[in-house]
Amino acid sequence: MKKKAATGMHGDCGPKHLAIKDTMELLSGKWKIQIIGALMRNGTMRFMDLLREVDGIAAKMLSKELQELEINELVKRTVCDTKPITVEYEMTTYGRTLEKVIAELAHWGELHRKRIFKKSK
Amino acid sequence: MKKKAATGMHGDCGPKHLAIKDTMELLSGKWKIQIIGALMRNGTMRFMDLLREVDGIAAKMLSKELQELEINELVKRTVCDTKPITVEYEMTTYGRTLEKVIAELAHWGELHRKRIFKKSK
DNA sequence: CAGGATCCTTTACGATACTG
DNA sequence: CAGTATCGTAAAGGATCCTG
Repeated sequence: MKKKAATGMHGDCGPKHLAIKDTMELLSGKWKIQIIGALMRNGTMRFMDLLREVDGIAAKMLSKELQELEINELVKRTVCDTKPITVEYEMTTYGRTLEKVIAELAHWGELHRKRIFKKSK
Repeated sequence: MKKKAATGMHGDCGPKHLAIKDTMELLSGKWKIQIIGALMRNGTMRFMDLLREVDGIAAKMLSKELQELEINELVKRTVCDTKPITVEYEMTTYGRTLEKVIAELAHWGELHRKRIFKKSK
């Protein structure tokens, strides 16, 4: 079964709402943002490097998430012709356009933490 | 069991990453953004109004999502003393600070749709 | 090394019925 | 009207083993 990029083409026409949903689905889940973050900080990384840096992730998950990111052209996958082959991943320039979005998420999140912490004492 | 606002205090200190996660968790799921969108567009709405406007949502879900939004101070809940009681919901001014974040999500999502559609023909 | 296959657990979500 | 309770399904995520 062929996989497709995230662009939910359901008949109903909520205009902006679908675009938001696309972005959210791309970034949702337990690992996507951590993987993107690691790649943005470190540049090119091998599968193993990611497996170590992303903390608790299992190989299966990492593999699956990277495929999604690749399909959506956020990440470039390069197979290196070494003895046991290695694979390198890096953000595409397109993928880096997410930086603004993520920065906004981080900024609001920090405000929110401050606000909620203050209330709880 | 008392519910708490979304501020994942796990021991590990990924600094920005936790803030991002908070924001994502708050907006994730099938309904949150649609509910927020409806309230932002329409101002004050009763439970029933939301039930109709948010399309396929079930009362249980709507109720649960609204509670989360209320706990995080994004939405204000007001019980009206009518015959069968009614309840009104509206965005708090704090909740409206999400507008920028959501706008960013929408903007990037639209770029992404154009990009992915173009490739598929 | 990079990942696919299999199996299992957990969480999200949904349908229906009921109450103040 | 505005929910809560109960139950059931589907999807996300995790553990382990296997292969080129």
